[in-house]
Amino acid sequence: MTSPRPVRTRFAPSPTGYMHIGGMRTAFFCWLWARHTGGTFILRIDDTDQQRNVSEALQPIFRAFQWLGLDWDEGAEKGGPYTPYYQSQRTGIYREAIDRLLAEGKAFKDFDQPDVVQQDRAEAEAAKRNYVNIRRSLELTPEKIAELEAAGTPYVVRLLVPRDQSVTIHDAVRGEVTWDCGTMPDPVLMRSNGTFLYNFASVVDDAAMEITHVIRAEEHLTNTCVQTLLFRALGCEPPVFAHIPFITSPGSTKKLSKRDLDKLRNVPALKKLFDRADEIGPKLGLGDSKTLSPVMVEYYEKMGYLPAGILNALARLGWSLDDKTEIMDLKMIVENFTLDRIVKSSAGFDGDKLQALQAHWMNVLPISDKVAGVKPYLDKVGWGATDERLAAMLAGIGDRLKIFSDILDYREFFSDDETLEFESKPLEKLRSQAGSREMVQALQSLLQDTKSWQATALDQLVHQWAEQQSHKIGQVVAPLRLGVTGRGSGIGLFDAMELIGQMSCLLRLSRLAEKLV
RNA sequence: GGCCCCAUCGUCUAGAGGCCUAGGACAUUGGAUUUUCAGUCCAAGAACUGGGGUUCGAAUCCCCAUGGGGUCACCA
Repeated sequence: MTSPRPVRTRFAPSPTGYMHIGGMRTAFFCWLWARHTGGTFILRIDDTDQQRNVSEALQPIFRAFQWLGLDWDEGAEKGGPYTPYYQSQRTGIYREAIDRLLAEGKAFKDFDQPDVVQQDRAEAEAAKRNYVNIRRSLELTPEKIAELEAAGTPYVVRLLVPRDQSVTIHDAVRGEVTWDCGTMPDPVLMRSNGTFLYNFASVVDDAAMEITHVIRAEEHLTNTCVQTLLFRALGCEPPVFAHIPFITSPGSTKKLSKRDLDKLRNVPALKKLFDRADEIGPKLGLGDSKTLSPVMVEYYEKMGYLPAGILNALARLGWSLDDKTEIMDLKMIVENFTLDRIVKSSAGFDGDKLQALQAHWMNVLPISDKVAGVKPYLDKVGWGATDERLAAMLAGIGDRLKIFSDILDYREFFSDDETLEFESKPLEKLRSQAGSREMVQALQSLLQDTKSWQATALDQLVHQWAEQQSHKIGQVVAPLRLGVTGRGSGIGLFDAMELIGQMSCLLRLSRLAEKLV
């Protein structure tokens, strides 16, 4: 059931002040389908009912698209042949459509006030009967209607649901879905204050903008019946619908929601992401996991993820290429993305898998890009280094750097020798071992005399010395590492020493020796 | 509750009647390698919700049950 028209997809967010990761996945699928088919991707803003500052609430949304590199061909901030792309600016178009439906008898003015409707509904419920509108206003004579209107009686406009019909759609992911219209209330199209409802505005816009494929989350599946009726009433062919599965919290089938942060943070597959935000968020002036949580796209940008990693993970949530391929760059995803390979069941958002994909893309990133990526984090905490030094550092860090902000774990390369702290655990361990002070001092004098301060030479020097003294290398390395880096683990020790430099290493070792009295 | 959707390892998924003693990835566990960590390599454990059909043959088709989810607004 593909349309012969060139593909046009749209994503229509409301100005909520942040971009939800699940919404981003929906947007991504819309974008992918447009790009795969050489079609057009449209960003429309559903701000029909907005009190707040729309422009401000939109910024994080635009930003998320920009960061991920998902561009739109028409829409907000960009314009296009179907302008305006803000629903709040399209009321004239909706008004016109309403008038047409009214004139053609496909919609009606309902003068039943909310309390009456509510009572009808309650009665139906009490009688265990399905509620449908009683349509009293349909019985009104034109004179009576004119009278009511002249008196300023409020009314809503409802679609006159053809109760003898049924609606069948061929959903691109779910297949055939059918509804019986006989049990369906007449949906409100226009409120008594003259504003329009989402279901209506959305259909009018999709029709006007010649959208060919509506790709959206499964929660809208039920809306599709009304919307299809609306397309028909408007005399338009409905687009192809594709209802994609929810993104859920892993292990549950509940929608991933910003409201359940407290529950989410205890989900094992998500815990690390939350913890990381709590750990480094404050250092970077980003707040903590309450304000910057993994359900927001912003989290990933601020924490230093790569668009390639996020996009790869998003693509695998409810879609797969085949039985083996996991690692895919954007080009490959675009080339292979089809609607028929979208999965029907909900997809749990697994932070571990995301992390693994991210680690892969970080690992294949050229050093120069890593240098650039890491710099903003260093700037924020006031740590500095030349590009050259950073490059050497990052080469040494290698695949330990999973996200850019991980650079903050390597304070040994930025810290003053005088203030470098020694981790208490390895320090205590060393204290408990006899002769560790002597060992540190011996190492200090060994390192004092060497002229070639370079990783391979140091490696050789220390190994030879250890052998001479019949120490096991591990016994030597542990205190040395603690002395120069202040930590019990880290990058290759001799690489670290080269980076830190002879003077600093010696100074740090003597500070450690003092602590081992 | 009505209507609608969904149902394979802990998680993401492959699977469109025989290639399935169900494949891959993440995670987990064990081993190897390494000065630590990370990584890499090897290995292990781990699933078709249940019951009826249809068929020579069913994870795959049909029905029922069960479970989960969505939706029933003058929200989007």
